[in-house]
Amino acid sequence: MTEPSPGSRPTLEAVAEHAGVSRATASRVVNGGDGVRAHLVDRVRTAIRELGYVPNHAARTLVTRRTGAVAVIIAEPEIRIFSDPFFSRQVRGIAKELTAHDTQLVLLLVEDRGDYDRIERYLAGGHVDGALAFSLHTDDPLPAITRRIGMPTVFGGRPGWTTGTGEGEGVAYVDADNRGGAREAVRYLLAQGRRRIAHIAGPLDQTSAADRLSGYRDALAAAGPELFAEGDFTPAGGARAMAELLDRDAGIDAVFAGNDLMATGALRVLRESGRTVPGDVALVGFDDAEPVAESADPPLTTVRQDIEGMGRLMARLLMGRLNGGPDGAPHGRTTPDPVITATALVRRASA
Amino acid sequence: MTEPSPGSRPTLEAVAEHAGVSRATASRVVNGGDGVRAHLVDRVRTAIRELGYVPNHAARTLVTRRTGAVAVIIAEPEIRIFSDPFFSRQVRGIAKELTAHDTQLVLLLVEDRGDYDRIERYLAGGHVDGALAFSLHTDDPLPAITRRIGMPTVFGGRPGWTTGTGEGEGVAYVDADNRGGAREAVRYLLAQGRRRIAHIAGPLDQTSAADRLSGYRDALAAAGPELFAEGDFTPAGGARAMAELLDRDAGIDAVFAGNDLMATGALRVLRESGRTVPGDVALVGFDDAEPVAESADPPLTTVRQDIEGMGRLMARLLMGRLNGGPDGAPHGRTTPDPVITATALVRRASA
DNA sequence: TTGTAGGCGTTATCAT
DNA sequence: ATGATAACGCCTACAA
Repeated sequence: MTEPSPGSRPTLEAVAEHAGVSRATASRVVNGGDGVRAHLVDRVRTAIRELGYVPNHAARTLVTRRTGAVAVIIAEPEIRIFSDPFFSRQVRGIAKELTAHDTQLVLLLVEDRGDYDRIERYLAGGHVDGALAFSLHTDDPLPAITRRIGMPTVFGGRPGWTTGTGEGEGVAYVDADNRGGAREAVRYLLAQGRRRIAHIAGPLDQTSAADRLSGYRDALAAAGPELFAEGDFTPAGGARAMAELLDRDAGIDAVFAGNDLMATGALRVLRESGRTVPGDVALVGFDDAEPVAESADPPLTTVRQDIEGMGRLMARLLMGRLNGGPDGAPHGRTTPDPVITATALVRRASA
Repeated sequence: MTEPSPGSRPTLEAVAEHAGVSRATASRVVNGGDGVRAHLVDRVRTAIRELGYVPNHAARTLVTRRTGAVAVIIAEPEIRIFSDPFFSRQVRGIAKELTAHDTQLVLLLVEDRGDYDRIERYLAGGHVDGALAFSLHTDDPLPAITRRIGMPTVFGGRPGWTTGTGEGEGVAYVDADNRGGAREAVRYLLAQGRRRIAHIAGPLDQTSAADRLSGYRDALAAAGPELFAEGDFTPAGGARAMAELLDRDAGIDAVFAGNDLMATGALRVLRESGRTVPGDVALVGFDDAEPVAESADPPLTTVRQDIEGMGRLMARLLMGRLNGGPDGAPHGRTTPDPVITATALVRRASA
């Protein structure tokens, strides 16, 4: 049980000495061993094993200027992170892809506005090579920050700047086809013969919510007047919005909810009001959230988006910028490349 | 819009020159400014601001041997991380506490057995000052790893070693009073006059599941023969276990489920079998999981544990070892301090 | 193919 | 109170 003398781990110097070579040769072996005679490679490898050598990260970063780590920034002060599977799914996708690239994930949670200072310092401090951020709200300061300090960043979801300012230059992001998916959902309801279709929107300061509302409007344009209430992506918010809508028009025969969580809230209110689903009112959600949609009663017809896939894509895009990238330009000053992923309507029992 | 020359950020050297002082003085100011004349402090501060200086993390770590970061290791290969709010809650608690200590959180997800190598390298590479790990299974290699490389670590949930080996020396962990909570739940059911009480256990290779089973047995000891089936902490697993139990004994009049998610699965099966809850069968869960327990139909009576609080506690314990700790002993070779947090029965409608 | 030596940006020790 | 200067552990020209 030879514990490596606690506190001070062996250095490359020690390995070199142990193997009877120079630091340079030892270093070469550690980094792949190209151009070193097999003979010596073996000796060094053995030394590494015997000493339990592990390269010191800080020292390596100091000279290579690469940390091998990426920040994942979740800008969601609300309780949503707990209850909405969306986040864990996306993080999971990101984690998988990063691991495949031997890159570490540093999680940065934004609680309140003041945290942005801390985050800017962190990002600028060279802790990470790049950043991944999602769940941004309108006028979120993050895009400006990453741009100012020249940190390669990929956003999850279309960032929502106040339109007009030319800020959106060359911003990379991955988003689902929120508008198209919403359109499909509403068209489906229309095709079923529904005529009084209401929409429960998410918080409209998030582009995903705004885009789904746009899709709803697209599809409804010809077919009738719009009718929607704003929720907050939670079941409780969905319930509130549903009650409000029923209040405004008792003749609603279909509802398109901005996400599955709000749909479950709507479901409860609908049932409590004595209406059947989908008999009296058809209901379509959005997300195809993991246990939620399938285990709802009745199971939700919903617009599926491949959340984990989006996470993976975000990571892949970022890795591309960091490594191969068109050039090593620190700004990632390359062509803007939003990537929009397809959605698909999943038919279950609620519509 | 003077972008700081992209790629190369200003160094302490630049700040010193700009302020007309030495690097040493500049450094002192950066680190609080004790023992530097106010006069110079100002000059340096101004230089820092004007240049947009941010200390280089790698360089600092190299000399201080402190990273200001902590690893959070989630050893859960299954899909659970998605659907079980448990994880996000605990991470949230941890994140809050770490932020308060100006410490970063590095998330390490364990997907399969092979990942442990990667994690050991990461931990040994000096990326982090300490580690937080939870959701360990029996014979998880993690405790051995962190001990071997001398990494201060706090576990979430009692680590489950094969009993007998003297491994559990001085291990710090935070856990809910699983056994006591389970005991209370079952006693409550007995007090309600229930006589045929079944238990749906979690995966018994996790100590939380095993401890809850023990609590069930404690309470039941005198009152009747035990009857339990093993689930997997998911709704589907709960449903399967419930069906199996009903199959074995149709006269069950109460069920204590190892967590709320399994309770919802049991609820479905119970309803499908024509039984009412709590009329025919009383049901108690565990966790008081955020939307799950309250929004179940009927809302679940359950054993509450303060998950976020446990997360905060874990982080606080670790910070204690890293900073003030009895001494700076790299091993944290101090008294073992498991901390067991209380649980509380929350009465709702299901029992 | 291998070794020598310089430097990455900080902190910390020692004079001054 | 301030300023040289030596580490910290590693990579990488460059020289041999």
